[in-house]
Amino acid sequence: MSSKIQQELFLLSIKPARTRIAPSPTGHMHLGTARVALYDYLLAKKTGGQFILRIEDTDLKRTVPGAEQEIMHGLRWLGLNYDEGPDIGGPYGPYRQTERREIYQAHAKILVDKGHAYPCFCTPERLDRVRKEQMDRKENPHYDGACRTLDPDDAAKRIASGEPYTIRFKMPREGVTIAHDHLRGDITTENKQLNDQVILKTDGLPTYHLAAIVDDHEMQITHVMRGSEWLGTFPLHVNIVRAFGWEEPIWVHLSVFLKPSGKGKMSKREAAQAMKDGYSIFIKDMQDLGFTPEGVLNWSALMGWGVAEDDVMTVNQMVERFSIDSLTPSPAAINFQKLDHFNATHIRLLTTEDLAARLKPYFAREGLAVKDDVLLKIVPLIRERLTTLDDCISFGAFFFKDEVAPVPDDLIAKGLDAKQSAEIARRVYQILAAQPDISHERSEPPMRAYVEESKLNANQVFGILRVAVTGQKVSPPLFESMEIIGRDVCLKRIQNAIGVLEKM
RNA sequence: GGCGUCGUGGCCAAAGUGGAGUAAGGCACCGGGCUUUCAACUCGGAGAGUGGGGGUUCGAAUCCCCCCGACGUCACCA
Repeated sequence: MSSKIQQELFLLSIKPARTRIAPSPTGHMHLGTARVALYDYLLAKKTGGQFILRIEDTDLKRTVPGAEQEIMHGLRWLGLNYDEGPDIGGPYGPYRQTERREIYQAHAKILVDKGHAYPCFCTPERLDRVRKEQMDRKENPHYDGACRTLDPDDAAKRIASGEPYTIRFKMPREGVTIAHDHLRGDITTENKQLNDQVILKTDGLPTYHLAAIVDDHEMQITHVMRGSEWLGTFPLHVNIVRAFGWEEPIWVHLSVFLKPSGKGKMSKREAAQAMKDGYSIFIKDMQDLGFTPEGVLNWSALMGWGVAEDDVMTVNQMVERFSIDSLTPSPAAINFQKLDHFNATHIRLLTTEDLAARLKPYFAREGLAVKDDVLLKIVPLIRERLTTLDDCISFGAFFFKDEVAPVPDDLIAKGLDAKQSAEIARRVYQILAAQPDISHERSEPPMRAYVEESKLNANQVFGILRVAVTGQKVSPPLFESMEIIGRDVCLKRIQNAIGVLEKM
């Protein structure tokens, strides 16, 4: 059998994957969330399955208003559209954990009935005290199991009397737990290292440990991709799944992102510094900073996913090539220069019409009224000069301004003085004024001829003209730009430049 | 501190179950070309012997042991 046929058969045997991104609405949507969502999306699309958004809002104290909206906007901006979620529903809803309270309570009861969990009446104060004592004795802080052996009838009475309680998971005390991670293999933990964690809080809401496990099962999630910060509680989660007698999903613990230096995670300080440099780790900022979803996605995809070659990919190409086997478990330092690279590359891949449409809001933000026909003409001129979309301002704002105000010194050509430069500007004006129109085919030859006869170099002549017409030293190609600006405006701007030079 | 994960040039990374050849490729960097500026494009260059040390083997980035470092985690947070 040829390997090709084998591959086909293999593909046919793949079951559609159901994946989920399960952020908690506690702050700004982070780059790391976006990357996990991307991988989730890629796997779901590749296998013909579903990608789901689930909001993990069981910590009422930390939930921040608007965070959920930010996540949904972020996902949509990136183009990572989910098939099921809080705002669009789906067959396994609700998709917001605070709306699933009864489900968790029922499941906590199942665990208690099966002897895998127990009510705990310890107060936070007692817990603190015990923890402190343990630390004083140089022991590892852990729950001492005071309520683990409570008589069930007594416990029932105390609950009935209204005493506050939590439900704790009863971890095995002996032996080891072997949990299997798809990227890291078997992870073995001695059970005595494990703790009886709270799975249902006094407020009746579950902790992550219960909620995520129950939901992943109820929602038929096949692959759980999450950050490696969950590795510590991985054995707990596996034990909970097994206590229910459920089949485990495929677990994939992804690497974390490190700050650019590679030393530690991004802190508030680094995030602020990045913002100063025109970068961000928050998705909501990306668009403002001029990044494209294509660029951000391609960039983040490659931090933790090893593709051998052709690393510039659209999402569809990523879907084709994606495999959880080629994910890497090691932490990756964020490299914003590479973001620039991918962003610029994807900008160049956009059609003229598409790019024009994306640029418009940035001009508008600057208060510039853009005309669509003009915009369509300048896009080919500035396209390969853009790293971020908002660069269109520095390269193209002068097209839409009534007047430009060159820095006087910039009007003086290299090696010449103001007087000489003014003389050149006057000649340039004459030459251009003599042309019936200012198309670049029309204006360039006589200008070249002038450079030739004047014994000046092209940089000097064109430099003066460039600064006069565009108001800046760096610009898109001169003659093409002048053509778009138009004869009258160009002449007026040159005239103005002559005036400036003569006053120097 | 306990436990866990990770460790290939500055950064991201490739090298099916140890084996062809100078350990791919990309970003960044340096130099040439093109050129009206800046880019883009193009050609070329430098940079690691795979955290360190021991093994096993004819042969190790791939297997074993020890050490080191970084990161994560030890909540009624996720």
